[in-house]
Amino acid sequence: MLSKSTEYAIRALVFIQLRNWEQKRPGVGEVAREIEAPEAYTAKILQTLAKHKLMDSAKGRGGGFFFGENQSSLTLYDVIHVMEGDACFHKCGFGLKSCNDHNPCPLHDKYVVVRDGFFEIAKTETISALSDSIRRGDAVLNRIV
Amino acid sequence: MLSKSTEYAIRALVFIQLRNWEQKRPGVGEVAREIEAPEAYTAKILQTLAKHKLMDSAKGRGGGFFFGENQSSLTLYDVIHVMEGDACFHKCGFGLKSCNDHNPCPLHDKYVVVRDGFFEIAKTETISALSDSIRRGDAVLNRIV
DNA sequence: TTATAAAAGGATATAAATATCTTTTTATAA
DNA sequence: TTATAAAAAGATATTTATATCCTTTTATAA
Repeated sequence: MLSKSTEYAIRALVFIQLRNWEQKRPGVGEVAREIEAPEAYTAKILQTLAKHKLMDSAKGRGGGFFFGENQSSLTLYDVIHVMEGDACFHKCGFGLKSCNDHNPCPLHDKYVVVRDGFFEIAKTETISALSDSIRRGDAVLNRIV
Repeated sequence: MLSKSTEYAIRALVFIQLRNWEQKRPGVGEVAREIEAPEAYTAKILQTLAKHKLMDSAKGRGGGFFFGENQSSLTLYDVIHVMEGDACFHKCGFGLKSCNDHNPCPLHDKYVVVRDGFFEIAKTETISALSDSIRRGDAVLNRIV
């Protein structure tokens, strides 16, 4: 499973994208409220994402978070990689040692299929594609209470 | 990803099974050494597994850990469930809310395939099947240094 | 220019996961 | 029946992830 921080990051980026499409640059408070995460913690996560150039930020009045031109095809892989590294894409899923194609753990062959499937999703899906399916109403970002 | 504790648990159980087949009941020290985990921590994990009846233990001289008659078809799912619950089998993989077949997050359909694949492995694979493939030499438990 | 709004940065706090240590209970062999 | 070997139990420590708070920097509008 992805860490809570990574999940916040993904949800935050999707929300920022949605707002950007409405010509808005949301601030920390607005993002935190929308993704249902603590504000100060959200600030830290957004700071990390901006520092790694996954999206951009503007300080001062009228500032906020937004995507620049070259940040439009950000993949889930990029986000996961920045937030928690990529162990989930190469680690043995059951903690069994010596696990690779040449020297497989007893579950290797089956698990690799699952792990590669996850990798494929992460590499293929982009923040903007997710955002678009939400914008179109095909899916939702938040809990429907 | 599974927690470190869960990984230790799986490796420990496989090792115990292998030793049991040699008519031995390994103790904490032997298990810890084999799975390359801290001894005191290994003790706690084995205690948890025994308390939940995933395997059996004998105190006193000549004691150790072993599988009883009704514990032979222990699945990975059972181990994961006891060690960390089963969130990994039902949670949305990307932290997007409102995620189920009726009210899917944008990734739901793709991710469900991956998650169900993992569930299938966990429900199907047993400690004794893993152990057997190691016994036969088809796979290894430990790092080949 | 100054007041204000906003993110960045740094320091600290809390909770959860991982790890260790000591004492107690239990079983067996001598 | 006693000494010993072993797991169980309980208390504590350390580390990592999650979360909060305060100060600094930066940009803009008045």
